Amino acid sequence: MYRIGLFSKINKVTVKTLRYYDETGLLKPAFVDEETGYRYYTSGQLPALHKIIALRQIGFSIDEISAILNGRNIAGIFEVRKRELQSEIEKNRQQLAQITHYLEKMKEDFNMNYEVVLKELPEVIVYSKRMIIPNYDYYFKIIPQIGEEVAKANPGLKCAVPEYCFVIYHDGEYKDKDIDVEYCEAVTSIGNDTDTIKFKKIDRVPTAACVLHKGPYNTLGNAYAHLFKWIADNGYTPSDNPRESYIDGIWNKEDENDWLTELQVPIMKK
Amino acid sequence: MYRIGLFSKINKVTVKTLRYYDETGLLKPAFVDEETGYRYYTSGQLPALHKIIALRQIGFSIDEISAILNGRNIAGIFEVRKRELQSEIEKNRQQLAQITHYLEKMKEDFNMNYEVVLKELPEVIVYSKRMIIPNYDYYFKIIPQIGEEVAKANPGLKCAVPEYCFVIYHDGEYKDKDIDVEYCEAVTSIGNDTDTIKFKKIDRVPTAACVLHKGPYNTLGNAYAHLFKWIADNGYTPSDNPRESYIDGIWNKEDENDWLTELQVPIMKK
DNA sequence: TCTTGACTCTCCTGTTAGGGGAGGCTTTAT
DNA sequence: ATAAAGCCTCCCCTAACAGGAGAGTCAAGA
Repeated sequence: MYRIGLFSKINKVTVKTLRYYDETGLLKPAFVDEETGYRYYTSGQLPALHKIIALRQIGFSIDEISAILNGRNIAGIFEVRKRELQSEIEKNRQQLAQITHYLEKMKEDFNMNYEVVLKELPEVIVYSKRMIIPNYDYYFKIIPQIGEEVAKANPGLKCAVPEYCFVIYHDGEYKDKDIDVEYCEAVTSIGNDTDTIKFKKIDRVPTAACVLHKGPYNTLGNAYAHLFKWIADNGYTPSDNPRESYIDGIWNKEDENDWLTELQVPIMKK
Repeated sequence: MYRIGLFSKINKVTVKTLRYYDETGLLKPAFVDEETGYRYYTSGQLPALHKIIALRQIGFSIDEISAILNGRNIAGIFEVRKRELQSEIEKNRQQLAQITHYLEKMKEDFNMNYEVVLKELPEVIVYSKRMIIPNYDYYFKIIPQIGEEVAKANPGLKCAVPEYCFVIYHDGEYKDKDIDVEYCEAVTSIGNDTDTIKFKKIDRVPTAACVLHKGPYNTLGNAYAHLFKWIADNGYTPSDNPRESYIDGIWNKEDENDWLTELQVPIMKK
């Protein structure tokens, strides 16, 4: 019969841990003195404790260990933990790739302006107009016209909240003239098409790499460069055309430097 | 000015999270209505939130993110996190190796008797007698004699608590006759040597792989086999001679099946 | 103008596997 | 006998939120 302190030393666990295992029922002492409350353990309990420690070292939770000790579906629990571990490793590997990427970037220029975030893009209903435009200036001139045209055909049409207004670049590469773009605005339901403006559903994108760009549009190239480098550095590859989502711009901010744009590139693992 | 629900949707975080960031000071709303307590955010806060989310995805804690946002020693924090990640990955890899090992074992025989545990063996003072013995039976006959001899030369000598009594096998390989063993018993202080019995300090072992064996000694071979396979499977290699520590035996248990022995093999990473 | 439903607020509890410490009893050693 | 060490229970703490209760607020439709 060992008292708790001695028993704890034999297997290098703390007294607190043994008391916790008593409390949770994982390992109850062989005998408890009713009067003093002292816990007494026997050497016969060493294998049980040993087993518990071994399972904890593999990273099982107390509940899982209970189940294992009770002999319930051991192989299943092990398989689950195995998959858990594999996905943890994968996650850590990705985080490591990101850190490495940033550390590298920081050597070049210390202001790390672009932080990349992964998110899901939900399914949306939009009205859209695809067109080839000669240059960027033109593009901003015709947006109001599109709004008017669609409003005429659809009185009472409502934009989605939060507002989501973006263009999709259909050219695979960067161009600064004759750009094949599709202007989209998210709405709450499908409405009446016009000659050039079509309503449609856009599928959800499971994973997109996104950066926020603050400032005028002529420096967007930088943000794109950074984003695509990140995608490559982190073992992804673009799976669809990029979107450019306009959050703040000429319509609500005077100063170019306050304009806010989000670049969203659907990606998948390489 | 967005209310919290809308602002949360834009960047795919929960309302709870935003409130928590407010509480911790990581991201305070641009404006709070004194009367109603409603939080209002602006689009100018999107970059800040975006940055926070990006850093969270890399696995930084809230405190670390605060420090990073305040521009304190960014590269240092990144380096620390990088090393953290690398050691996490290493840990996961080891756990995975153990799981895989057990899953494999379980296919062979479903009763997984031997759970391997890693622990440190602290420095101990022992009296020891090294000898070549013809067989195991002989060995157990002379242990009482050793005890007597050392007691005669050292009246008042005290054994360590918890008791730690073991042999070291000096043959690299398994033998069942003419075995080179060293019998050791841990004591509290160095005493007087006799002709054949020497006191000495045994260095601490940083990592040892251990299994508990329950039952008679003739099945110890099994336990050894299992332990050495585990060591190999998990990318370790023995760094010293194995110890066999006797916990329960003929001196306190009638039934052979209750005997308890721990095998301890010092190991290092390959 | 009223109502209804969607939003938001604060406050409380719960999550893991124990750690730290206070205040009080018990055992062991001198 | 006394002191030191060991043990007990009880309470609070962790990180980053999630869930829910109960109450107040906002915007739109009747």
